[in-house]
Amino acid sequence: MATISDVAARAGVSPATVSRVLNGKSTVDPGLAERVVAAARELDYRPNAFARNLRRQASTVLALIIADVENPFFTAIARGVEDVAQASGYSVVLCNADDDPAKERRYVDVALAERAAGVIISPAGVQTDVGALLEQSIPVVAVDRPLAAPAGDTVLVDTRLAARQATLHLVEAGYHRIACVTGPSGVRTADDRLAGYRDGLRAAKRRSSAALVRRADYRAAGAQRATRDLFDRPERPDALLVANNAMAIGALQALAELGLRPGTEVGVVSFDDAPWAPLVVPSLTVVSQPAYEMGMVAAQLLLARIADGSREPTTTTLSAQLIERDSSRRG
Amino acid sequence: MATISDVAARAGVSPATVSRVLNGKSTVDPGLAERVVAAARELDYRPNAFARNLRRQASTVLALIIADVENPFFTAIARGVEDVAQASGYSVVLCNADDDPAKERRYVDVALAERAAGVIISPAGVQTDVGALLEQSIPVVAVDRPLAAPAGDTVLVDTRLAARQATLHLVEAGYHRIACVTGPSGVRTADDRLAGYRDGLRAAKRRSSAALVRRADYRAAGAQRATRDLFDRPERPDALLVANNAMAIGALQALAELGLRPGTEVGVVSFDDAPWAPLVVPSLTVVSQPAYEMGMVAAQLLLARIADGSREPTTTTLSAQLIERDSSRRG
DNA sequence: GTGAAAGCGCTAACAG
DNA sequence: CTGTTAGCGCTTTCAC
Repeated sequence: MATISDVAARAGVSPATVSRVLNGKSTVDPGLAERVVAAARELDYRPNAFARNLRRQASTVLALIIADVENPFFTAIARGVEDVAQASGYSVVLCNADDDPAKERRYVDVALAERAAGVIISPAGVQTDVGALLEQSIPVVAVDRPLAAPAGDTVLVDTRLAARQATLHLVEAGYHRIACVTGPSGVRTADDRLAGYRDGLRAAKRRSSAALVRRADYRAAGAQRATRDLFDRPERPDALLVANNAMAIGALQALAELGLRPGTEVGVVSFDDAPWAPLVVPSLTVVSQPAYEMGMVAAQLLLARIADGSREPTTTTLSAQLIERDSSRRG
Repeated sequence: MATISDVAARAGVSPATVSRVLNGKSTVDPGLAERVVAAARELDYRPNAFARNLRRQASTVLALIIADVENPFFTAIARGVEDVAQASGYSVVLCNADDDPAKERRYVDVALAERAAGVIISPAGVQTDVGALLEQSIPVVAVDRPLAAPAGDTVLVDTRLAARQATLHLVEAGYHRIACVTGPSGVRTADDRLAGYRDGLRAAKRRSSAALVRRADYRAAGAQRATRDLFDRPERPDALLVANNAMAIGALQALAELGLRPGTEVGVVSFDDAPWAPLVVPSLTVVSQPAYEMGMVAAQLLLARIADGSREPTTTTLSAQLIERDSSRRG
C-alpha cells in the first residue's frame, strides 16, 4: 500500500508537502500541488488512518451506542445522527449494546481504545459509566435517556407528559381499568412513562393500583408474559398503556391469544409509531416520538462540543405526539 | 492518558515487558507480570489502538456494510455477525449504506482507511467495487447478495426457489392473476425473486405477463405506488408476491386504500417474516429467511479467511421457509 | 527472561 | 513556500 513517502518521491517533493496538499492546510505552489495530486491518484494513495490519528491524537469517527438495533426507534435515531455527521465529514459507527450493561461497557471501551471523537449513547441502565470517556475528554451526548451523573448534553422526550396525556386519552375514550406495561426499573424512560401514567390517573381522579402495573424488559416476549399475567386475574383491565413499540407486539399477541379485541374490548395505546401500526386491525394508537430529529439534535450537540469543549452542558427536551387510531376507540 | 511507558516506569520494567505481559505473548517472570498488571490497573491504562494497529498493520474491527438499517432483515443479520465476532474478540462496526452506491463507496473507503480486519457487505447494486479492499488483502464476505465479481465467500438464500414455491402456493390456494412487486433491477435478490415468480407461473402452466410485474426500491413508499399502479388497470390481479418486508407494508397500505381485503380478495405473500406479520388482519403469509444464521455464517467465514487467506472462496446457500398464514387463504 | 532500539505512517514545529 | 526533523504509542526483532 502506497505511503505518503511514495507519493512524495513520485511527485519529487517532501512528505510534508504532500501532507499539506492533501489536507489543504497551509498554501502550496499550485504547480507542486498538481503534481502531488497526480502522483497520489496514480498510486491510488489512501492515507493510513492509524498513523494520522496517532499523530493527531484524534479521530473522525463518532460512536453511537444504542440499546437495541432491532428496535426501529433506535435505528431512526441512528439515521438522524448519521445524516448530520456525514455532512460534517464524520463517520458513525453503530454499536449495539443490546440492553446489556456488559456489552455496553465493552463498547465504551472500544470507543476509548479507538479514541472516538465523540460518543452518543442511550444508557442501558443506572450503572452506565462514561466517566472514563470524560476523563479522556471525549464528549458524550445522552439520547433518549439521561445519564445518572449528567455530564455533557442530553436529548430527551417529555415522555412523562406524553404518558399522562395518553392515559387521559384512554380515560376520555371511556375505559375504566387502565393498566400499564412498562420497561425495566432504573431505565429512565420506563420509570417516567409509569410516572406519567400515574399522573394521568390522578388527574382523572382514578385510583392507581399496583395490580395494574407490570414491568417487562422492553422486548416483545416479556410484554406478552406481562400482559397475560395482567389478564389472568379476576378483575381484568379494560385498557393498556404499553411503553414501547417492541412490547406493543407482545401485548397485542397476548390479547389475540386471549381472544380480546383491541379497541372494542381493550383500549390500547403504545409508545413509538411504527410502519405497521396503521396496518394492524384495529389500527394502533401510538405516542409518536421524534426519533430521527433526536438523532440529528444529538449529533449537532456533539459536533458543537467537539469544536468547543467548554460549552455549558444543555438538555434538550422534544415533545411527543399522540396519534389517535382505532385501538383506543370503543365500538 | 497513561501510556505503556508510564506503566513500565511504575512497575520498574521496560515497555517491552509490559507489552509482553499485556498481550500474553512470550512468557515472563510471574513476579514481574504481577507488578505490571497492578501498575496497569492503578493507572487505569488503556492501550492506544492507533499505535497498536499502526505497528501491527492490522486492526480487530470488522466492518459490516448493510443496505438498510431500518430493515429488520438486515439488523437480524447484524446480530448474527456481532454474536460470532464478539466471541472471537472482534468488534463490529455497522455501516448503513442506505441502498445508496455513493454512501456504500464512502464506507468502503472508511473500512480501507481504518484497515478493517475484514468486511461483510450486502452490495447495494452491480457497481459495488470491493477491488480496493481485496488489493489490500482485506477479506470480504458478501451476504444476501453476491458481488458482481465474486471474490471471497458468499452467503445467500435460495431465494429464487423460495419465490417459485411462494408463487405455486398462491396458485394452489386458488388465485389466478398473480402479480409480483420486486426490488430494483440489478439487485440480485430482486431479480432472483422475479425469476422464481416466473418459474412458478411456468410450472403451473400460467402465462406470465409484464403487466403483472412492478419494480420498486425495496421501500414501503415505492411498493405502495407500484401496488396502486398494478390495480389501476382494467384487469386487476387477485394476488401479490412482494419481494421484501418493507415493501409489504406499502403494498398492504395500498390494498387498504383500495378497500381490498387481503386473503379473501387479494392473496398476499411477502418475503421476510417480521414481528408484526402475525398481527395484521389477516395475518401475513411470508417467506422467512434465516437472517440471524446468515450473519453468523458470514462472520464465521470471514474469521476463517482472516486466519487463513488462502482458503478457497465458498458459497453457502441457506434455504428459506414458507410460513402460511391467512393472507393467502381465500375466504 | 528481559531490555534497548528501531520503526509503523503521518503531521506539526521549526528552519531556511 | 518548502524541506528537515522529531515524535505520537506501541510491538518486535535483536542482543544480552
